[in-house]
Amino acid sequence: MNLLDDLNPEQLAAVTLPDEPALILAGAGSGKTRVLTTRIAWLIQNGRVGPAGVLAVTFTNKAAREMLSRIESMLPINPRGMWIGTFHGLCNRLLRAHHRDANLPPTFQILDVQDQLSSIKRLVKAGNVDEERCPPRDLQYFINGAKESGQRAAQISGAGHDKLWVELYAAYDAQCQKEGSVDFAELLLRSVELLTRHEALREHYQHRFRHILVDEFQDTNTLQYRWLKLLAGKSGPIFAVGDDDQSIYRFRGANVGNMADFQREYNVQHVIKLEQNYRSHGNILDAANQLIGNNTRRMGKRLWTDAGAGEPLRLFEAGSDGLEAAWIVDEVRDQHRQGARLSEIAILYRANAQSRVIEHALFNAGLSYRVYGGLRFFERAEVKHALAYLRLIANTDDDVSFARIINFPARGIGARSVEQLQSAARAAGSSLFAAIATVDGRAAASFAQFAVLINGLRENAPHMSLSDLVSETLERTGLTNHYRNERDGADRVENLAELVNAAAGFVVEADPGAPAPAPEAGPAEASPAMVEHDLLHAFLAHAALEAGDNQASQGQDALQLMTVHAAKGLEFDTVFLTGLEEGLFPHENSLSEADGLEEERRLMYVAITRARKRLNLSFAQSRMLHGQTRYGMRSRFVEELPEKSVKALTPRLRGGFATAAQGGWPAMGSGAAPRAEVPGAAGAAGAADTHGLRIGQGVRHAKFGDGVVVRLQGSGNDARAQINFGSFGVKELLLTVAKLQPV
DNA sequence: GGAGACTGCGTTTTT
DNA sequence: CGCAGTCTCC
Repeated sequence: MNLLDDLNPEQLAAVTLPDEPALILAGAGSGKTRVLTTRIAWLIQNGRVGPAGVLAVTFTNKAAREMLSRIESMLPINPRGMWIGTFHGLCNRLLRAHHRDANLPPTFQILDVQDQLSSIKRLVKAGNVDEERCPPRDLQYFINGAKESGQRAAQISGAGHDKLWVELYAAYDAQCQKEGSVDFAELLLRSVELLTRHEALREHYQHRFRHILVDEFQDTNTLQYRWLKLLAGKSGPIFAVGDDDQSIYRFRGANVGNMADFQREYNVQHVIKLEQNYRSHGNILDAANQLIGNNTRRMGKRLWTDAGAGEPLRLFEAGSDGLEAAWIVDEVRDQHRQGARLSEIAILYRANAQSRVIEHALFNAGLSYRVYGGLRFFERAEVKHALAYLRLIANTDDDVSFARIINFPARGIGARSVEQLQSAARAAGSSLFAAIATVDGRAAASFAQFAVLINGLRENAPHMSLSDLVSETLERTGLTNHYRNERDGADRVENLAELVNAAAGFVVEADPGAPAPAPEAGPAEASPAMVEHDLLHAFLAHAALEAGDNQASQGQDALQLMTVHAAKGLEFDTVFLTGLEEGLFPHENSLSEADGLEEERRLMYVAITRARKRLNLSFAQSRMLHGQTRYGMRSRFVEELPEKSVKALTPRLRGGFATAAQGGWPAMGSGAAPRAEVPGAAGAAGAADTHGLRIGQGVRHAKFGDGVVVRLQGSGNDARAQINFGSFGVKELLLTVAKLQPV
């Protein structure tokens, strides 16, 4: 079968573009991955490029794997010569190959978010910095933000309060350098600096990579785009695939502007729009199109389908979040009875906190479900402890790991002793591990014993298989025993056993990429801190870069619960989109940010376009959030859907509502919090003079439009009501004055 | 050193 | 409300 069979004209055009910079605007469900992979296969099949000349980059390991396996199925070649991976994975590869030029030890460790935070905490403590003035989390955010915009501490002009932060940024980098560790943003920045500085290397790769393909281009940040440009060179053929309407990661640095910049900087001649959707029925697409049409800054795109209109969207108004969940349970049961697989049904929500109520209802109904998001395998505490031991074995300079396990399992080394060790290390300019020999406090013996333990493992390590080394480490450090003796430790013991399995099954993919011009630096001296065990080093990098699955109870047919963000790129026959309330979706916090509402709308667009056949929308009059019951109005996004595509399952209890673009769902906690009555029950304060109003009732105000009664208090001339006017916020009105009409 | 009380906080998240 | 992180006391 020909590669190009069954492609539509636009897909075909994209796949067979000449070797020029190109931008593909690929709408949801338009066959984006297919175009990307077929493009690569076509280029190779037609001899336009060899596998080694291809670089394809994605954001997630999952997407990279998917791409690889699809290419494998299309071509009878071993795709290992290609550089296909995540930005971070490819940077890791680059830096390992050129560690000397990048000024890194050959076995540098990768810090994940937690590691980075504890590293920063250590730094802040050591520097006697007031943690109030400099919360480690904020500093972490600051450092990552700076790195992602390509700035080193020296390049930031820090004045006043910022000065301390900039200093700490510099100190953090120095600490990482000393310990031989690299955080996620550093992988990118270091690579960019390497390529910028090292002309021969840059030219080597620019010559090598004849085709650079980028997935989800709208999600790239400034630094990632710079990285691409360095590898591509002036005219390099970058094949960028993206969808500005699905840009939902601005909050973590993604810059949609890269699409326009790319178009301009490379004078892109070919912008191809993929607008035919192969996923959803017409009503669903109509809803998506109409909704996203409310955004102003778009590149412009309109999805269409050959499929029929299908069923209308269904809209359900629930009295409370609990009732919303109960409705979902009923609907799911119906569908299940009619033969739908649970795994083809997704329940989506804006924020993770919303899942609890739904989980509760599903659990009681005996419906199996799987929640995405949450701790993943390599992020679990017990696994991280085990990895910390392995990392210390691999490299005794790794202070992050040292600090994590020096007293875990407990071996009588308290905080004071560790502090002593830390100042000793600082004074000597050595690692914590090396400083052990210099301390003579009361914990000296414990420290020495720890050193013996680690050194013993280090001596044996080079002669052991990886899995033997892991299991030996787990036993000799007492880690497994520690959890065996813990009441609820069974799961953790199991995870540790799983780690041994993972080690046993770990094979390093040899790096076939012709690595680079000969380095000009002197001989690489292996630091005595490093243990020789290539597989171990590769395994540790793998663990950091690929955190593994969440709780994968795969194989079982289960409902899929996740945030809308997590659902991006996925599709389901049936989707329940829940919590469509002002303040929640769009989220109140987004309204104060520039472009915040539009990003929320894009998020809604992503949510809608996940559904193939059935899309159920729901919202609740009241919702328990942060321990308080909040009364919300239905989301403006519901109003933005085409009426003819939406079927309301519940009578409209309240009239239309205010559409002002400002305001939101102000925290009602300020002042008096409404009590948690069920809407429709009698008013709150016992003696309240209600003027015929009830909590949860809809009312209309001349100026503020429609709202919901949130609280009633006082009586006589002092009778007041708090009313949530959606985008106008919550107002407290005197009932003797305000002209309120029930609706 | 560790269990239990106490405080504060609470979008979205991959690598 | 539910949690994570900190503090206190044994």
